[in-house]
Formats: sequence, structure tokens, C-alpha cells
Amino acid sequence: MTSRLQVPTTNYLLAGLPDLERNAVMADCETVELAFNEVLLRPEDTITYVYFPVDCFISLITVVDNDIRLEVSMAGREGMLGTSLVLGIEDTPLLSLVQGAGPALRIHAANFKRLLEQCPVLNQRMKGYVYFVMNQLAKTAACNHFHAIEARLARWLLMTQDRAGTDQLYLTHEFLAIMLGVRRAGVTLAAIALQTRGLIVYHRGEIDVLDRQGLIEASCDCYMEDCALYDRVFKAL
Amino acid sequence: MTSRLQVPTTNYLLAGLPDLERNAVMADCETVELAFNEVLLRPEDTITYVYFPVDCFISLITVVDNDIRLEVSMAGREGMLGTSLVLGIEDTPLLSLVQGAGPALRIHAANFKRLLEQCPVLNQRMKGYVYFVMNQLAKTAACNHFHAIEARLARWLLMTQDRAGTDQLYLTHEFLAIMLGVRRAGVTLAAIALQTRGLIVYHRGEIDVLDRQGLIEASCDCYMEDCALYDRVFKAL
DNA sequence: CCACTTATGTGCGCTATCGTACCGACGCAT
DNA sequence: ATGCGTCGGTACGATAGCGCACATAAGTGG
Repeated sequence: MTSRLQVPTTNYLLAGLPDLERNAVMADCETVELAFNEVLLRPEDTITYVYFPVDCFISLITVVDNDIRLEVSMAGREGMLGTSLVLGIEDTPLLSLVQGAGPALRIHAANFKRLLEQCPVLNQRMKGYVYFVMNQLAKTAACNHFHAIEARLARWLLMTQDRAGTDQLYLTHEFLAIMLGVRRAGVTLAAIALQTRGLIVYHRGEIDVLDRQGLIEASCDCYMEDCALYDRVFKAL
Repeated sequence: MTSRLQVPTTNYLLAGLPDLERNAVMADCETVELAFNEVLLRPEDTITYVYFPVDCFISLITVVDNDIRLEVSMAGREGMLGTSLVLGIEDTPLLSLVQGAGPALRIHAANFKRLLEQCPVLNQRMKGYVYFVMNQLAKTAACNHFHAIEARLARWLLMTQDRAGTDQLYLTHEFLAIMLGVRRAGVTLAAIALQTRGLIVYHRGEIDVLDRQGLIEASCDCYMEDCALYDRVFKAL
């Protein structure tokens, strides 16, 4: 049960294409249902499909020291999975994990590469997205380093809310701890702080955003800067 | 005075081009001498020149909360400055700062864009470098978050040594502190530890690498993984 | 309704790092 | 030779977050 009034039917990167290109892309797309916790790509994997989330979202996670994980990017309907192919590289060093179940469009890698050649607007939008992700990575590196858990949690919830398109998020503190690279107990404390301020309520694996504006104030500026960068890149495309 | 026996005359990204393309690129290049501490690009700046370091190196720095800085990437003769143009974007959100003075090749942005269209190998190598940087950013985000100052300092020195091509590095603790996003006093302690182990010696703004292998052992795996990724990307190109 | 699993709350001692400050040493410039 | 700015060493209290461990509470399945 969600508060969503209307189920979105497409992905923003594709929605902005001119009709001709969008039709060409859609002709090669199939809709698939991504399951919660599904691993789409492991580090070093060869990319077989490119995914465009429609109503789901995916975490991109870097793995260090063999087992320590940290989320470095997130793709929902504003993004895609498979950026390496845009750069002409067939594999990925990141782990991609489905965090919000739901439909996505997917295309075979070979078809995607063909489409990149044939569709100049698609190509430029994909490159724009790569640019956005790069700068999000840079910003996130600094954010993770300098900002407190509470602000980072607020940012993470906002980003997830945007990508999930709903005010109800289904996540445990345990899971958030892994994403943020901190202790589970640390997340609990931060969550209590946000809840006490009336910004969220949560209960056993569900977090509801009550006060989006308040969350924005509780988060670091990184959230708004990310949004601004996305808009800047794609308003021009 | 350096320990370098031979001054390198070109940039690795360009050196690997087929003759035809390299000649085309070189025809549009001029050699410039970059000065220590020179700011090549500020956040939001429009890129006017693309730089290919020949015997100098440049820090790419992200700025958060208006004044806090953190180095997120570094470009020496193995890299370039101006990756945004490879993605068809004219500006950059990062600050680029010359850290090691010396010669670089530069090309006007407009000419570079033309060359990207005309030279397929150049284009693919540039995209490969973007891929490398993206994954370096992701890895660095985790490294900054999880690893101790001493290991990060060791990694930073190794990376700088590779890019500078010399065992003598001219950097103060103060400067290193800004790059690593830590206190100056924290760098001093880490430097003392490395020096005590005989891996480096330093004195008023100069750091000499004595035991490269030892430094590798003192650094986190991130260093070697970075090197491996670079090799993997470019051995295929 | 009970046993079990999972999610959250909490406590405690520990450590890395912070912020700040001060001092001495070095070396350049006059 | 002197003076001043820069660089590095050190100290000290503060603190965020850690590792670990245990308690409680809420669902879940028999």
C-alpha cells in the first residue's frame, strides 16, 4: 500500500527523447519486474542488459577489503543501470542491488550499443547521465567523509523517496547501516532524532516521510546540490 | 633536482594513439608550463582548454559547504583534465589545482570536440579514462570513509609518485591535510609513523619515498586496485 | 498461544580523529 | 646577523562513531 496516486509508466531518461528515438528504443525494450534484493550485476560482471527503472530503484555499491560495502550511487526512474556501456566498456566494477521492487525496462547490451550509434539524442542523454553520476560520486565522497550520520540519513531518505516515488519506504536500520557504511546502532540513533523532530515515523522495516521540507533542512546541502545538478544537465538536453 | 633519468615527452593517453590520430591531435596541441598552485578550473567554469599532463599533475577537488575541500581524483601523465567534454558537457563541477608544476599539452575545447568526432581511437580512450575515473571516485569514496589516515597517506604518496614520476615530492603536511580532508596534525602523526618505518623521509616541504614496496604494504588495497583497473581498461584499448 | 525470528533500543568502554593552541626549528630576506 | 614567516611536533580535552553485547518488542508460523 502506497500513497502513490498514479503509477509512472516510463523512465525520465527515455521520456525526454524525441518520439522517433523513443520508439526505436522502446521497440527493443522489454518490461521486467525486479525483485527486492535481486543482484543485477556483481563487480567484474559483463553487462548483458541495460536497465531503465520505471518504478523501482537500484543501489550501486562499491566493495572494499573484500566485504565492506558502501553505496555510492542510486538509480531510479531518473537514471539507469549500465553506464559503462555508454563509455564503450562491457563490464562494471560495482555491485548493483535492487532496493525497491518494481518494473523496469531493459534492453540487451548489443541492442543498446546499436541504439547509441543510431540515436544522437539518446547518446547525449546517456552521456549527460554519466556526467551527473560522476559528480554525484565526487560529492558523495565528500559527504560521507565530512557529514554526520543524521544528515546523511536524511539525504538518503530524500533521494530514495524521489526514486521510489512514494512516502513509504521499506527499509530496516540494518540495511540503511550498510548503505551508509555505519553501525546499525548509529542509524537507530539518527532515526530516533529525525522521528523526534517529527520528520519521519518508522516501525519495523517501514519508514514514512512526514515532513519532506524538514528533512531537506536536516540533510546536508548535498541533496539539493545533487538535484540542481541533475536539473541543470537535463534541462539543457 | 630529481631522480628522474629521462624527462617524459608525452602523455600516456595520447602516446597510445595510432600515428594518424596522434598526429592529428598533436597538430592542435600546444605545450604550456603549468605553475604550482595554479587554478585551471573552478566549479561551474566553462572548459576552454583540455589538458594532457606531460610532466606535471593536477588535483581534482570537490568543494562542500562552501569551503571544505577534498581531493577526489588526480591527473598526471596517465590522465587528462576536461573529461566533461568527452561527455558532451561544457563545464565542470570540480576545482582543478596544479600540484606539480611542469609541462602539459593543451587543446582548445572546440578543437578537442572536433578531434573526438574525427578520431575513433581517441574517443574510445577518452571514454575509457572517464570510466576509470568514475570507478576511482567510487573506490575513493569508500577508502576515505573506511581507511585510516596513515593508509590513505601512503596511498596518496604512491599515486602522486606515479604521476609526478619522481621520488621527491614537494608538499607540506598542511597541503596533504587538505587533500585528505583531515587535520594537519593528523598528517604529521601519520608521516612520523611512515618515516619511523623507513618508508619515507621528509623535511620542510619535501617528502622522499625510500621504500616503495613498503609504502604499498602500508597503504590500503585501494592503490593496487586502482592501478589494476587502469591497466585493465587501457590494455584493451 | 507459544516458540522463534527479526527489528529496534540501549549501554559501555574504546579509538580515531577533531579543534585548538603553542612551541621550536628552519630558512629566506633584508 | 637578525627577524619574520613557514613548517612541523606536541599536547589536551572533546566527540563522533565503533565493536560488542544484551534487552525488549513486534510480527510469524506452527
